[in-house]
Amino acid sequence: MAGIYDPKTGNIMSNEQLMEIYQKLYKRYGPQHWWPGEGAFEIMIGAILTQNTNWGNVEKAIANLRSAGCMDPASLHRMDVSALAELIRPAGYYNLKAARLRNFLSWLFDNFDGDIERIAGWDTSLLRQELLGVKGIGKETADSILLYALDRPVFVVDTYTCRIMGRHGFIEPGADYEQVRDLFESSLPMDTELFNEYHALLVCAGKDYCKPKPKCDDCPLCSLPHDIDPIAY
DNA sequence: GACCAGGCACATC
DNA sequence: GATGTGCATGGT
Repeated sequence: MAGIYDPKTGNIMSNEQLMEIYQKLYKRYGPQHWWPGEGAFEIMIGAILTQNTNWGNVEKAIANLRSAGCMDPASLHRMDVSALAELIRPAGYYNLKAARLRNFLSWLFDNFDGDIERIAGWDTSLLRQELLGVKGIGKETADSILLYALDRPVFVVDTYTCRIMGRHGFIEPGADYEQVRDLFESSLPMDTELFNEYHALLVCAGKDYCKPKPKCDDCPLCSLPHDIDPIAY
């Protein structure tokens, strides 16, 4: 699939439109400076903690980990899972996420001896497959780690991406994760910085105007097709 | 009090 | 393959 699906005609729209959307969002919201937080390892941890959770809650959990002096691979790896769960409690689903962090850390130590510098030599698609093999790391989390922690040109698709693109009719109803990712990756230059900013802008725009219960006043993209049933997204 | 937030795995049909 | 459910805190 290359280009943008037009539900009115069933045709694929021009790739340039995807850059136009980016430019409109950038003009409205400006640079987002993602990922919030410091360092590749912290970004990886944040990517797991932020699953289906408000970022503000994740920040509290990260602050707890920092205060406890364990925001590093070795410390987290040897920490008791129940102690870890207690520290990340503010992020929600804390038992689940503690187990997921453990799984990730086991992977990190099994493959790289806990040294994230050693990841650099791995091919991106192989790395993605390996990350997806870790229980608790799905597509969005894997891609967030690849893009924001490891600077790989992978487009991150999330709820906001699907909601915004869906409501404006740029993706087919029911389009799955890989279809949406492929749309962006095949239509845009494989540019890490662009992918970084684009995804962050979609999240920003989603929070701003594209709520689950639609209220599209002052929507920055309203000059674009906008006649899709928003409830479906 | 209801709704929402930068998912994922698993059960069931 | 599609759909439903559990997981949980904290802000609006």
